Amino acid sequence: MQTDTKNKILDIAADLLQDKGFNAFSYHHISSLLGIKNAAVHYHYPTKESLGIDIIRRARSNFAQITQEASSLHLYPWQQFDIFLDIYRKNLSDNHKVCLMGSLGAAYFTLPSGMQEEVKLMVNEILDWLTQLLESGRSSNNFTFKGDARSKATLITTSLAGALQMARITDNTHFHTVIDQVKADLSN
Amino acid sequence: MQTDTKNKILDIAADLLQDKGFNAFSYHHISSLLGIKNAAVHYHYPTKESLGIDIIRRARSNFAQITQEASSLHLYPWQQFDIFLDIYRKNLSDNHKVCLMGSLGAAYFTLPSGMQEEVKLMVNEILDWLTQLLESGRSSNNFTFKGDARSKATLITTSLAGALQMARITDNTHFHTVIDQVKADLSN
DNA sequence: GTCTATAGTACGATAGAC
DNA sequence: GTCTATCGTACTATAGAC
Repeated sequence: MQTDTKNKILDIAADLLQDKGFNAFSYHHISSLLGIKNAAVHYHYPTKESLGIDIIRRARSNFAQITQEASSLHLYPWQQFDIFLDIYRKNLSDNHKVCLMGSLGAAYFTLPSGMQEEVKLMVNEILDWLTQLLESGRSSNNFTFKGDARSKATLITTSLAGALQMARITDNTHFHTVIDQVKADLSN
Repeated sequence: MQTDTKNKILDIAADLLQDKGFNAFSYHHISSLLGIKNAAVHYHYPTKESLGIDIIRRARSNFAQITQEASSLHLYPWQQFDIFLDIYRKNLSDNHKVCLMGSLGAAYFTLPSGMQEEVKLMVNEILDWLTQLLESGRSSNNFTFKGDARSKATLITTSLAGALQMARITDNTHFHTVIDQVKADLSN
C-alpha cells in the first residue's frame, strides 16, 4: 500500500496533466496544492518521468478494474459501453479535463521514453477491450455496424478524445453531440 | 507583404507547435533553426502570444483560401471533402504533426487569452464550412447520413483530430482506418 | 533588422539537517 | 518524510550597440 502523500501527489498530478498538459505543470504546483515543499515531492517521485509513468500505470490499473468488474457482473453490451463512456463524461464534468490519450498524444514527442512506452500499452489495452466488446455485442445483435470491430473501436476512441478537446474550445454540447452520434451509429 | 524572416519564423513556429505543443518550444528553438539569435525573433514577435495568434490567423486564412478556391472551381462534394481530408493527411505525413485544434485544445487552459479567442474563431469556421458542405452534399444525394449536418461535422472533425494523436502513439494504420470509416459512414 | 548582454523568473533535481 | 538551501539550466523578454 502506498503512503497517503504519495497517493495525493498522484491525484493532483493526474489532474494537472489532464488540465494543462505534461509540459505545463511543475513539482511546485503539486507541492503548493498539498501544502508541502518541492523537495518532498521529489522524495516520492525522484524524476518527472517516474511520476508520469505512475500516473499512466494507475490509469491502466483503474481501467482494468472497471472493465473486469463490468465483465464479472455480466452486464449487457450497452451497459458496458455506457460505463466506458462514463470515463469521458467524468473528464468533461471535472473542469473540462481531456483524456490521457489526448493529453499525452499531443505532447508525445516531448515525453521521456519510459512514458511513451506506457502510453502505448494503455492505448492498446483500451482498443483491445473495446474491440472485443463491439465484436461480442454485434454477435448478440446488440450493436450494428459495418467493417471490423477494431476499426470501429479506433473511430470511437479518437472521436471521444477529440470531443473533449473541442468541448474546451467551443462548448459542452459538441461533446454530447459526439456521444449521441457514436451511440446512434452503433444502434439501428 | 511580410518580410522573409517573419514568414520563416511563422513556418518554423507552426511546425513546432504542431510537433511539441505550445509549452514545449521556445524562441531559442526558432532562432537556432533559422541561424539567427533569440532577440531577432522578438523583434518580429514581441511576445509568444503575438506569435501564437499569428500562427492561428494564418491557418484560418489558408483554410479560407482553400475552401473558397474549391468552391469557385465548382468541385463535387466528394472532391471538396477530399481536399479537407488532405489537410490531415499532410499533417500525418509531415512527421506526425497533430492538427491545430488538437494541439491547442490539449493546452487550452495554459494559452494566453488572445490565443484562446483565435482558436474559437478557427474551430467555428471549420465547423461552419464542413456543415454547409455536408448539408448541400446530402441535398444533392452525394452524401448519406442521419441527423443534422453540424453534428456530423463535429463527429468528423473530432475523429480526425484524435486520429492524428493516436497515430503517433500506435501507428499510421489507425489514422487511415479512421479516414476509411468516416468516408464509409458518408457513403451508402 | 540583427547583434551582445543581461534581467528576472521558473524549472528539475540534489545535498544535508531535522 | 519533510525541511532549507542551492546548483545548473532554460525560458520570456528587454536595453542598447551596430
